[in-house]
Amino acid sequence: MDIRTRLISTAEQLFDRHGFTATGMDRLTQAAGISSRTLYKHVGSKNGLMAAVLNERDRRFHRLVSGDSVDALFGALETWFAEEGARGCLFLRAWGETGGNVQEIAEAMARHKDRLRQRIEGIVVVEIGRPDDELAEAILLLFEGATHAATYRGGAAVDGARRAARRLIEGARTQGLSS
Amino acid sequence: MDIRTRLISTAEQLFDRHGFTATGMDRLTQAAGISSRTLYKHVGSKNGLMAAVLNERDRRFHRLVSGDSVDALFGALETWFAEEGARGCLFLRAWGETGGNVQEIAEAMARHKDRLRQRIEGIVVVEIGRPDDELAEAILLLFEGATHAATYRGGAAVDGARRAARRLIEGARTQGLSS
DNA sequence: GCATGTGTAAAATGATCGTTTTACACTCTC
DNA sequence: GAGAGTGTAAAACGATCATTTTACACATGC
Repeated sequence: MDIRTRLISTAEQLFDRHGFTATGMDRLTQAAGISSRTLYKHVGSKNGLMAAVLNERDRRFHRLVSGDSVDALFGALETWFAEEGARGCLFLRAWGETGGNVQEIAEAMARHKDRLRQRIEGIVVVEIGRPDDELAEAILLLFEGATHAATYRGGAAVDGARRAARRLIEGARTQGLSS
Repeated sequence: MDIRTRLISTAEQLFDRHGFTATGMDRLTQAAGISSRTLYKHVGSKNGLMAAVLNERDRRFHRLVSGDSVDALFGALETWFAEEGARGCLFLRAWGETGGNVQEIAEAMARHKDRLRQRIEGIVVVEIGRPDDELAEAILLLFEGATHAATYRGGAAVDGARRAARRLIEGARTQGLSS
């Protein structure tokens, strides 16, 4: 496995499990099996590593969430949590731990959330045949809610979000027919 | 103002704005205008301070969220964000930064989320005249979603959550009439 | 009038932080 | 076979971390 890939994926695990600030560079280099000199050659700084982790996670996330239905969307979330556990949105956590003051991290967060919103807008069009901002916003909120509520409610959160999304879609469909 | 109250409220602001781990004890004592000796006499440790902040925030939160309707619930959230800004759930953030390994913090988080769930179950009974676990779960998810999505979508997140909750309640009401 | 309690200021504790440096080994390629 | 590139190990950097200690000031109540 490529050295940079290994570094970023072990860093992602440690950051996710123990927090960003709480994870020191010694722990990172030791877990990745590389020297600190190599780490800094590759990512420049700890903030650079954090941003690289987030951008890689964003790619991975959108590879997984590639279906065209709400069932696929929340199914992907369920799979994600089953494999990696649920500890809240890593982008928001990074943003919060850095007080929103680190540009590369704030940008990675904003980019990720923009793409998520676009993904959901696409799903809405497939589900009800037309764009619907209010419905897309609701599904985004349910997705965000499930992501965080799953940390203390487990799989029930994802189930509940999927069911609520289905009901809202059903409502939007019949509303579209009657008007 | 009482010295302990002042300490906890300034600590809450600093933790919320800059993150828990990133906020050092020197900064805390300086901002609160007390010596480090006094701080440790009052809260024992940094983890103790974090737990005290969370428990005080929980009290304040439930004082604000005391209405009996979804409009009151999301109205309270709107007020909260307008006054203090939206940076995600401080309980989940504390839990995440400590890797879930600090007992007093994990307990404060669990207690807060339990109370929130009970609050919402009560609102559901008032709104539709009977308990409804699925509806309560959905509103909890919308609330959690709005709390976090407000960090990057602002007030639109709270609006969207309130509207979606209203639609789900309307659906549950007519369902109750037809069955 | 002397403990007791509660506060301050400031230094010291030892550990850990992110980052850089020094010195050295291996493998390519021209 | 010299030089460039990429890696390691390990020490050093100065700063900052959470916490404790020392020394002192000002109340309170018995």
